Amino acid sequence: MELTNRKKRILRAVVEIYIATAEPVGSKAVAQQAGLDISSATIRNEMADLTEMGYLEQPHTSAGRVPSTMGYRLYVNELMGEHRLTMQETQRINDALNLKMEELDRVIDRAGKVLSQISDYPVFTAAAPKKRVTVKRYDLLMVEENAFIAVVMTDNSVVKNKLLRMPDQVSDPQLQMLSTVLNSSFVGLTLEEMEDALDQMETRSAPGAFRLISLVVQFAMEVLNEQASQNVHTLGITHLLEHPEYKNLDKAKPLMNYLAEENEASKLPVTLENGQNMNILIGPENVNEALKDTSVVMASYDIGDNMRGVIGVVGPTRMDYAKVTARLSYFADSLTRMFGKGELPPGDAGEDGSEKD
Amino acid sequence: MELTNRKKRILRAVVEIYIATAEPVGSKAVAQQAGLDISSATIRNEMADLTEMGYLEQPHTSAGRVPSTMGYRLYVNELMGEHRLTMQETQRINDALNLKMEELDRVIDRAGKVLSQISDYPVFTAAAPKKRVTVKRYDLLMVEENAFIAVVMTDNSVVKNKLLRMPDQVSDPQLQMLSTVLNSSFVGLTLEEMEDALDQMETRSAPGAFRLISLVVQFAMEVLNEQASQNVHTLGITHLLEHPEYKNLDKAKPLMNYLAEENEASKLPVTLENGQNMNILIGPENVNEALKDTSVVMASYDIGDNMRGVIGVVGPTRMDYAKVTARLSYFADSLTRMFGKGELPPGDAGEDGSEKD
DNA sequence: ATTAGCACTCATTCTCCCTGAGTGCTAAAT
DNA sequence: ATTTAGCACTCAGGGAGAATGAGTGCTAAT
Repeated sequence: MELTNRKKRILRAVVEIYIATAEPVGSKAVAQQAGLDISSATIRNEMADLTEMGYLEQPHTSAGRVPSTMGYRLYVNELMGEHRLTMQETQRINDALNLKMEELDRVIDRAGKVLSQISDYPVFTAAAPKKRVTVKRYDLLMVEENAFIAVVMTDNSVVKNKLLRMPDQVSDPQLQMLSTVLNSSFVGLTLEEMEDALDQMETRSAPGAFRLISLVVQFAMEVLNEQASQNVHTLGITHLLEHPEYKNLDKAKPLMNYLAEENEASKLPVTLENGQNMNILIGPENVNEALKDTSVVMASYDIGDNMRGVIGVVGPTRMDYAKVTARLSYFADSLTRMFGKGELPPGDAGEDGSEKD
Repeated sequence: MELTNRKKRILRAVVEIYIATAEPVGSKAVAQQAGLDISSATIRNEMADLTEMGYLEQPHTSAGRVPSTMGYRLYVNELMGEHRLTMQETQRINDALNLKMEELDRVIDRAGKVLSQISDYPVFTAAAPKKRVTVKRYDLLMVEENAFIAVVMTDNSVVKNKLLRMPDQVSDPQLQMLSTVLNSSFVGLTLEEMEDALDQMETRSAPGAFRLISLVVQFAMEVLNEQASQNVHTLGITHLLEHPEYKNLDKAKPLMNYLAEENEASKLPVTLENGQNMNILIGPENVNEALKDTSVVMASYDIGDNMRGVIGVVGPTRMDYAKVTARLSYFADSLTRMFGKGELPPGDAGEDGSEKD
């Protein structure tokens, strides 16, 4: 059987009505809104064909039709219209992003929150881990005789600090020395290399000096570790409850728990095929059991020259794909514009590389 | 009518059975478990009395009894038995807290998560704002010719840094100068005082120098602002869904939204009367509308010498108060032991005052 | 003072029936 | 050869009663 143009238009109408109403769609409803001047009987025939072809499904004999995964897929790939953002929405997004140049993760968090609000679905964000982060430089600042601040800057311009406290006293010259050693021997190394370097140092250093060094290096290693780990956050989980498919708590609970558990959420499909910067996974296309009846729309954005972040929306398969993709891609573009290219973004108050996590 | 000892024992039994079952409690059930050898008829009489006195309520004529707010109050104040933590539980708590000496807010976050898990209720945490935080010292670290790192340390030992970027070039001596100015004129001031000082400086400084100063001071002000703001987090909201009172979504939604919205949550009753370090608010004792049918159990813990944090559990009025208070007070004590007294906690890797928020 | 017994109440559950949206098929109309 | 009107049929969802049973309050006996 051939998928005529008219069939496509009908399929599109079914998907859109279903997205709007969450109820199986009958032939009459399609006849009214599809815009094609055709009687419901004809549409019934066409819909029967579409069902046979696998694009539609029937929950039970006397009910309307519901798009199948295949139907959604076709809709997303070919039929979906461009959705325009209203002025109000772009305004809202821009407000959220421009508010103030803050730390990267805060901006993303806020972006996620706004995205979740305007889309009414939960949102997850993930900064794709950077493979080889290294420390670019160390600074040590004396505070009291037995405490100092270690400032560590990585090659992706993240700066972190920690107040370190010692049992023994430390003098200013000692700190100078320490700083020299760190900046010569523990710079440009990956996490593993640092570990090795530290081990080696242990054997051929005075124990006192080594304690100091190891204190700072350990902190540096924590920082690198943090940078290397996939850090997935989910926001706005409660939006799920607003959608009829989750009015049954037994449906909602597993998914909510899945999203709420951070370690679980980290299994979200936060990777994108090479080159792709937008991806839609529909229902069973998700590998994970908990996401069986759930669609995930995600987009990537650039951070600096060689990092990528992923931001995505999670919702029922009956999700307003057009709306969501429009918003999502606008977000991703905006974020890329903010963080992509050139080490760090411009901004009145300068930039902040700290506390990225 | 007098509240005899027997009446109290019956009330206690009713509360505990109701806590366990979430169903109105009948005389028969009480007779079985109360341990007093008394027939259900007698208990019926006593329960009738308790109802008249206001400690119990009857949802409808032919239903069992449910504790009233007054009943819970009495239970919590007088009748509630000590609940012992199992070895396993203390172990779990200790694991969570001792894992590694990290930043304060992470430890608290983790503590909250575990508390939420072992109590099955949402948890909120709040570091009570410190009134007068001031900057103790500034450090500036040159990075490139048009970028430097500002490190700000407050008098409550919080250290924050930010990478600042400039349109103009800055020289090392210039930075030195800047640092001197900052450390002499912008130290020991509160947020408002700093604003004033900055205004004054503007009139009588060279514009170029002022831009630099204002950049750093603005950052310092952000840090102070962050310290001064009540920062409430909520964790484990989804646990609500596990309790029968929220199986009706219309009940669950407002509360979940209330807890999820951070600005809303900040209105949580996170204050404790002077001297108190544990407080229970039962149902209507909560001022807030959204918490009308909800109880809040909270405890405070010390951070350093002059800060207090609050950690609390939110749940239905039918909440296992004994269990929750036991866990909560153990947590609060542990946290106090970790962070209380003496500026910062001991720990193998030293301590961290950074990123406290 | 306590308890057994009994009539009564009422939320909950189940059953059965009805309604109406929607279908598929057939026959007429274009 | 399509398209459409008409009609019989299906079946989920909803509402009305009836049955159930947990629980009560009261009375009379212990």
